[in-house]
Parts: sequence; C-alpha cells; structure tokens
Amino acid sequence: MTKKRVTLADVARLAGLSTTAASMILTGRPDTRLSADAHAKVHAAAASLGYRPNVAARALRTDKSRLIAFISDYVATTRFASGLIRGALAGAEAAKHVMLVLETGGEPAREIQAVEAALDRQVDGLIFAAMRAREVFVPDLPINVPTVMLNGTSARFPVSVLPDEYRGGQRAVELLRAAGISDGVVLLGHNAEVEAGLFRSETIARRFEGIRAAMQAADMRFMAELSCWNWEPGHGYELTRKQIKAARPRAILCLNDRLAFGAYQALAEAGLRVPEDVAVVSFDNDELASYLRPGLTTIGLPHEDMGRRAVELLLSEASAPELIEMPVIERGSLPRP
Amino acid sequence: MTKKRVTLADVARLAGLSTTAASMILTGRPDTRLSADAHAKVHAAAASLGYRPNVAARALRTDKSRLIAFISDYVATTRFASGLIRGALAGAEAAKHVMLVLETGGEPAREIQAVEAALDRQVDGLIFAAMRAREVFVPDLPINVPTVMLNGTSARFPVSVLPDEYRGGQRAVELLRAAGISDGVVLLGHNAEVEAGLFRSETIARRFEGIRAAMQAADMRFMAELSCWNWEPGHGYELTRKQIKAARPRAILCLNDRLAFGAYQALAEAGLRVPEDVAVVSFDNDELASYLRPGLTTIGLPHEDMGRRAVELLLSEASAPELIEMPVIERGSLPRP
DNA sequence: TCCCCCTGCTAAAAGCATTTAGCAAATGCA
DNA sequence: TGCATTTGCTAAATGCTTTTAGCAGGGGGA
Repeated sequence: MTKKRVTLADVARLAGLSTTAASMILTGRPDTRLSADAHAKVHAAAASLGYRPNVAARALRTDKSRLIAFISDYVATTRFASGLIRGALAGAEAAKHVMLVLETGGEPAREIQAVEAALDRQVDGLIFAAMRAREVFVPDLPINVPTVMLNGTSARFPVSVLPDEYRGGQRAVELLRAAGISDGVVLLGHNAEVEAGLFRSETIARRFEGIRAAMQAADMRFMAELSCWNWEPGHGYELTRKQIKAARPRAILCLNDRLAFGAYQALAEAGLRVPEDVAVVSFDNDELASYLRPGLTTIGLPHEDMGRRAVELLLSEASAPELIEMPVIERGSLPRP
Repeated sequence: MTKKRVTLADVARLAGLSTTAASMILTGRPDTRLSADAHAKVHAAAASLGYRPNVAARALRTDKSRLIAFISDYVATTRFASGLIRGALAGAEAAKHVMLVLETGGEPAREIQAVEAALDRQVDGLIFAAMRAREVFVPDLPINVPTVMLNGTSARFPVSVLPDEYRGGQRAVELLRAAGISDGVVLLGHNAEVEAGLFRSETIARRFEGIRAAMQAADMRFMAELSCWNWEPGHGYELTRKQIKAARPRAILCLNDRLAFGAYQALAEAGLRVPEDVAVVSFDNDELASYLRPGLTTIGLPHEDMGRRAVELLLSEASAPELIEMPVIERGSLPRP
C-alpha cells in the first residue's frame, strides 16, 4: 500500500543516466544517438525495478491518453447490442488503447455529463453508440477529438459505422428464392412509419428498400404484410396466428428474430412444421435464433465487427462513413432446394 | 481543434487572483480563509471561460483518478452478464466515477495486461468480474488499490459480491410447494461435479444445497435427476423428451432458463400444456424467460444489483463479502393454487 | 508601544514524463 | 594543427493542478 511507485527518475538513477536518456530509450525514439550500452542499462534498470510509466503524467505532457470513450444510450438492454462493446473493446485492445464506457439512457443531461467526463480525461476519441440505429442526440458541446457514430448517425459527425441493411434486405429475399420459394410469402413486422424512416431508425428503412428492390427484381410480391409497432415475440405470435387462420403462407419473412420466435410459437401451436410447411427467414442473429428448433436462418447484425471497425476508423481519423456487411447465417428454417 | 484548453491559470488571471486561490475555491476546500468576494469572482471567471479541470493533472498531484477498472473474463457472451456492467456503470456514475472496462477472455496474459493497463492509469479500484461465478484467476501482480470480486471469489481478495444462491435454491422449491406440487418433480440440469463445487462454480453448488435443504424440509424427493454438462436448450429438450417417454412429471425444476426453454419445446411437441400438465420453475431470469408462452417463473440472478453493489463496496473500502438476494419472478409457468 | 494573532492571500514546490536546446568530447577532414 | 561535425548525453522547461509554507497588514491585549 505504502510502497512508492517507481518513477522514471528511479530508473535513470539506477542506470546512471539522465531521465532524458531513460525517457528516450524507453519510449523507443528513433533518431536518438544514445549508445547501445545506454539502451541496455536503461532497459535492465527498468526491468529490475518493474518500472511502469505514469500514464497521467505522460498524458499531461503529450496530450495523448490512449483512452477512448464509448458513450452509449443503452449498453445491453438488447443483450445483443453489447456486441458493439465487445467489438470496440477488442479493437481498442488491438490498438493498445483502453476504453471508458459511459451510459446515458438517452437522457440529454447524462449525455452532457458523459461527454464532459470523457473530455476531462483527455480521451483520444469518442464513440457514440446507439442501441438502435438512428439519428443520435449529441450534446452541443465543443468536441475537439475525433468522433465516430456507431450504429447511428449525426449531422455533426459524418463518420459512422452502420450495418449494410440494404444489401441485407436483398439477401433475405434471395435466400427465399434460392430455397425455391417465390410466392406465398408473408412479411411480418412491417410498419409504414418505420419504413418511411420517420421513426426509430433510418437504417431499418434501408432494410425495407433492399427487400422491396429484391422482390421487384425477382418479380415477387408479398401475400400479406403484417404490421406492428413493437417487434416482440408476443406480436409475432398474434399476427402469425391470425394469418394462419386466414390463409396458410408458404414462408414468413420476419423483420427480427424476436418476431420469428413468436411466429414459431404460433406455427407449433397450429401443428405446422418449419421448414416443411412454412419456411422462416429473419434478421438480427439474436442468440435466440440458435435456440429455436429448427435453428433460425437469419441475416445477422454484425455488431461485433461494427464495434471493432468504429475504433479503427476513430484512430485512423477516417472521414467517411462505412457500411458493414450483414452475414447470412444459415440454419434450418428454410427448405434445402 | 486548435482551441487551447482553458486552464486554472486562465481562470485565476481573469479573476485577478492566484491559482492557489482559484484551486482552493473551485475544489471547495472547507477551511480556507478566502473572502466571499474572491469566491464569487473565481466562480464567475470559471463559468465564463467554461473551465474544466484537467483530470490527468489533478490525478498526478492527488493520486486519485476517480476511475475504476472493471476487468471481466467475458462481458457479454451470456448477454446477460452484461447486467453486471450496467449495474457497475450506474454505481460508478452515482459516485461520480468513471469506468474503464477491460476484457480478458480468461487468458492469463491478457489478464496481466489488463491489470497493468488499469494500474498504469492510477485507477482508484479494481473489480474482477466473472461471467460464471467461480474462483477467479487474478494475476500475481502487486495490486495496491481496493479490489472486489464480482460474481466470483479469490483467495487473495476477500471482498466479493455473489448471488445468494442458497436462499435462491430454497425459494424455487418453496414456489413448487406453494403451487401445491409436492411430488412428481424432476430436476433438470443436475451434475455431480458441479454440485460438489469441483468445477465451474462454487455458487451453483450452494444453489443445490438450498434446493436439497428445502426438499428435505418439505419431505419431498425428486422423481428423477437429469444430468448434463452444458445447460443449453438442446440438452433441456433431449432430456425432457426422454423423461416424458419414461414417465410424465408433474413439474420440472430447471437449473437455468435455457434448459427450461428446451423443456418447453419438448413439452409442446408432446402436446403437454404448461402449467396445467407440467409446471416449470427455473433460475436466471434470462430475457428468454419473458418470451416463452406462458412466461417462465424463475429465480432471477440479480446481476444489476450486484454490479452496483460491487462499486459501492469498492469505494467504501468494505472488507466483508456480500450476498445479494435472488428475486423470484413470477410469470405463468406454475399453476395458481 | 510591543507582541501576538488573525485574515486574506500568494510564491513556489511537487507530482512524473517528455521535449527542447545545448554542452563536452571525440572524430573527420584539410 | 585547426576547424567543423558528429556522437553521446544532460539541464531545464513544460504540461496543469494541488498543497505547503509563509507574507503583509490590521486588530486586540498587556
């Protein structure tokens, strides 16, 4: 507890050199003219004392903290968005940075506090992460460090990392086609406002565009579009139940895995088998998807990749937004052709 | 970008006082003899310049960084363990601290790096969080700051925060009793090694003890104990299916919600209704539990409370471990008596 | 009047690493 | 030998805040 930290001065003293020399050697400066002997002595001294630089002192001098702040509205309400953190953490570690995480609940006051707390600590960059992709509120403070928007956008900060929803939407439809299904497809989770990008998420609007484009390209049309606000299992269950009563579909294209989960429940209850009687495709690759029987084929949200990429863009001071590929995760909810 | 930070010296200059005065006033020192006038001037100057102290410089001088490190093996593999982070984040925010999060994947080399990175930044405390409660590997480095173990234990650091599994185990059985069920109960997810505390988690061993104690107290005995290593839905499904074929239980006590999920699938397939034909109780309060139909009654893992409490113990330099109550979450998988 | 204490404030050091400017000795070249 | 370079290294300044030690002036008591 009381053992004093070992400082650069201690190392220098033990090596019989100046702190200047020690500093230059330990930070690995290229063009210094210090002798090989000096290098050896300093390294030996540092090792024997177990020297570790005081990052605060270094940050004070260099204005680089090797710290980045990850400010999100909700870390893990969707357990799933935590993939964003995991990825970012991995990216930070790879770049020998360390990550401060702050949660704001989407409340402006807490957002301000979070940004201030981060800036006070001289972070090298800010990542604003949103649980649901949308226009993110960024407090109107002077921010003088690189900033990237993760799973969201901001008029003020152009560099963002988003899933490539358009392509993802296309893929879902292509999957259906490849399974030999070209009609009797029901869209589950439609919502006009969302589709228009008015609410919740512009990126989901792009998902719709991709779906519509692919449908058109294949000259397909939905048998029905079942609309609801929240995309929770309960809604998926109810809508699917009603649909089955009206007319049995050949396939259900669900806007997320939780809806698909509800659809499975309704199908099971009606004695319909997946995929023989009704095929299902979905979006997200929620952990759920692997629990279902049969496993759910879904277009994954590449959260972990996105998080990692956000850090990379941040540290390379990129200036353009980036779209991350949505992987197709094939499990068993589509018939093999 | 180039706008220089405003420093304490700037504030002092504008206020027409020394930096000493400004510092004392802004940090709210109690026994200073500075005039009310001086206070007013300094505060006015600070406000008008938008002064924010440089935390690195302050940390350098005071050795207090208002930073705590959250070092975990896996943040969110179980999406669920991320509740630990959420709680800790909330606790840190309440205490005006900020949290560094580091992930180690349980690899010793990364653990060492993580601890060093944290210590280099003069964190005020360390939280070692484990995804699964167990004896946690803590690298053998000199650690001279308060440390608490979260959802795990360590011989070296006695203060830990764990769920009260013994009581939780009892509660599960009591729930069955209260629903009028006293026989025909199958235990799903037993495992002799785990029960003996030899592997994975000592706290799960305590859960078993609680279950056994309550069973004995109620003079009940399991109809069968179905054992498996991994507690995933697939295993729950298989074991339940076999059990149904052999003899239909009145209730299934599942060691976690994922097993219960599998049990539901097998039950549905066999045309058995929950809870009329077969009741189910479980542990964890995974998000899954609310998706099932009917909702799963389960003994919740209080991750968020635990995270918050860990920070509180850390900052109060507590010296004793603490058990956090496991809430019973009643949904619809038990019959109303 | 002299001494002491209180009030209100400040100069300077400390905390630790990086960096600029520059010194002394050795070497190279003519 | 004499001058310019190069080599190998260091003193001191810098970044910003906190804290210690202490100064100047006014008032009170003896």
